Amino acid sequence: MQEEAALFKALSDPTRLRLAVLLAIRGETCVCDLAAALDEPDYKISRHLGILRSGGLVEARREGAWMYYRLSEDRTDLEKCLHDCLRECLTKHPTVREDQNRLQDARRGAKCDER
Amino acid sequence: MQEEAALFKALSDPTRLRLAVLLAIRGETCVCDLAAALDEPDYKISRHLGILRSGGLVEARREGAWMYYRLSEDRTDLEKCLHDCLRECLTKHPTVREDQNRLQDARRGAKCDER
DNA sequence: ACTATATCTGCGGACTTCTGCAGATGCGCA
DNA sequence: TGCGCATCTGCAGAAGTCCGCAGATATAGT
Repeated sequence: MQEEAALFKALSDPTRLRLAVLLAIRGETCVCDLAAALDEPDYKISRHLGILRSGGLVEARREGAWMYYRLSEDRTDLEKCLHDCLRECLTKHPTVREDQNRLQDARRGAKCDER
Repeated sequence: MQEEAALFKALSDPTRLRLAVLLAIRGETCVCDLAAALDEPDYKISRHLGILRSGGLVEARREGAWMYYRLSEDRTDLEKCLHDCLRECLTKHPTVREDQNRLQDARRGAKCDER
């Protein structure tokens, strides 16, 4: 049960919840874009992504200087259920909308390619 | 977003998660039964129920010396989604099954009435 | 090799969480 | 009023969390 609780704990911080929802909406995204979206310092974003990662919720891929994070495939019913929570219940949250807008603006004239 | 994260935080402790699942399965249950189910001291159960309660996840009703706790009605999509997680993903967890068995045994010859 | 950008990490401090114990409170009954 | 049972709560210690800062590491380009 420890493991199941750990999943909830991973999502129990506002910063991590925002990150997880953004990744659920947008798919693979790099740290600098996420930092711009949340308007938080990059070391903070990096730290929280690390926590999500060690909890098995996200995976990372390096591409040059950039690290792209994405939600990992759900391997249990609970993970699937939680992903649904992110996608279906939280995407319309005002904070998430603001995060998306900031990200949108940041992406104009950004250096990290595509998506 | 703070509030949404708080819901996850409420469920981020193994003891609280077990309690929440049991309440999701059985409905209203008194503290002594829950303590027997989890095989934990009553003050610990009481404390965690208090935390779930102040997070709005459960409600309580006093009946004589006993306090009956139940999951509260879901008032947001997220709460509904999380309740589904409890009911659909966690009820078959081995730990929960053990909790249910212990509760079953404890209920034979119990003083707190019904259910 | 040197620089610039992107990302990560060690440290210290403030704060919160969880736990066990002991005692308080609430309720029903004699 | 006094007893017994169910439940709650104050306290203190151990452990964990979150943060900002400063510096480390990784990569690409010159």
